[in-house]
Amino acid sequence: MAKPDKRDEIVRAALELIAARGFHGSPMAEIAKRAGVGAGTIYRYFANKDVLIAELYRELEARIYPALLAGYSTERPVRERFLQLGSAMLRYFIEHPLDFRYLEQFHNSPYGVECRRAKLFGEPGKGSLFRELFLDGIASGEVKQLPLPVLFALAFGPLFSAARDHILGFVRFDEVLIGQAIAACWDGVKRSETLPATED
Amino acid sequence: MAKPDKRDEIVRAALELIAARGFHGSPMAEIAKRAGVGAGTIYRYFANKDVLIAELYRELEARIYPALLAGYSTERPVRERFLQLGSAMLRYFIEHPLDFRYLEQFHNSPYGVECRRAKLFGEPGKGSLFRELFLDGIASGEVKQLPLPVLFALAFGPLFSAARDHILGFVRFDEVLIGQAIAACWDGVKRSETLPATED
DNA sequence: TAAAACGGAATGAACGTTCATTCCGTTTCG
DNA sequence: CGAAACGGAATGAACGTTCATTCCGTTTTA
Repeated sequence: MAKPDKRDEIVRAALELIAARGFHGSPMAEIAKRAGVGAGTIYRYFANKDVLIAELYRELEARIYPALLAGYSTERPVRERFLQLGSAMLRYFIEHPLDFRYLEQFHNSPYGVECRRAKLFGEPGKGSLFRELFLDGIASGEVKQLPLPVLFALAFGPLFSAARDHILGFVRFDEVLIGQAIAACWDGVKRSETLPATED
Repeated sequence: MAKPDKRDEIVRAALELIAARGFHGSPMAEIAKRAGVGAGTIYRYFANKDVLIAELYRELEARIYPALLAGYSTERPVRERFLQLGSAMLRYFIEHPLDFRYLEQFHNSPYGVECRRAKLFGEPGKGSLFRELFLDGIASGEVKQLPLPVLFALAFGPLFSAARDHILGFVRFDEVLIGQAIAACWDGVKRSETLPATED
């Protein structure tokens, strides 16, 4: 069932424009022009702008997920898994700046809040890769005993910040620097050797 | 002195509305209504909306800066300074959620980029507290030898992310957790394995 | 040829900004 | 001293623009 490629063109155009200028700097008319379709055509594929925005987010997630999972195995040690996932994520963002800029916009919109809540508290399965990883790490004593949101902040905060700085040209990440940065994130997350014993 | 308090009312109303609904969800007419002034009155104090937004940012910065510096001394060891500044910042954000939400909006706007560039590369002096701290730390071997933007990412990334999660109710920070979170940030920033000198 | 897809002008709502007018405290005049 | 004149702060209706969405005539498809 070959879906009409107009839809793809609309999605691509929306990604490009919104990544560059934000939701409010991307009128439907301009998305249509860039996609090479009429303004009304968009509404044959998406009920309204909000739906287009949400659907585009879902498509990006579906693209990123496989990139993260390439060569990933829950059998490996926690530290190794963390370094692999983190590096893959930072690498993906750096290689796909449009995707990253879009995700950033999205996360800072009202939608983003719901999305984050789902990531933190949602059912196991989808998107909970890091959650399982952290829970494993806490259980094995390799990761600090902190609330999940704090661990997420320690891991993703620097990651997003670093990706933004790279895309804005404030710093240039190569493979070496990616490794160093993710290793530093791990230093923040991992239980320090000198930590006094805590009762269980 | 005795500046007209209309200006203050406008600034307060703008902060409240924008923190809650973002720049685009805060029409001038509504800011005026909330401030108890006419729509036109705003333009007696601010040339246009952009100026209002920028000025409000500057006012917030001026409020936060003193809170960070309370009891701060460049004479103390790097680690101690980091923990103090970081804790003060996180504490301030948690105690002033409106300020934080506004800053977040601002940083994710085109303005924010210029602002960040200034923080990273600007002249010494204003706002470069953390930059000097990191440079000191690198020089003394206490902090990882990474590009400044990466160190900023490691320190501020988690901090902002944590503050957001607290405000959104995903986690509850108390003094203990603040200390643990900032200590974890330090773990990410501090040079790990090889210690050329030991400080207490 | 009938139906579905399409294009882009039309529509109406929402917004930032302007400006003719009102309001009010101060100064000047008789 | 009281009243009239003054001036700038304040006002909010009105304006022009921008935008998401709709509508309908045209083109493509089956």
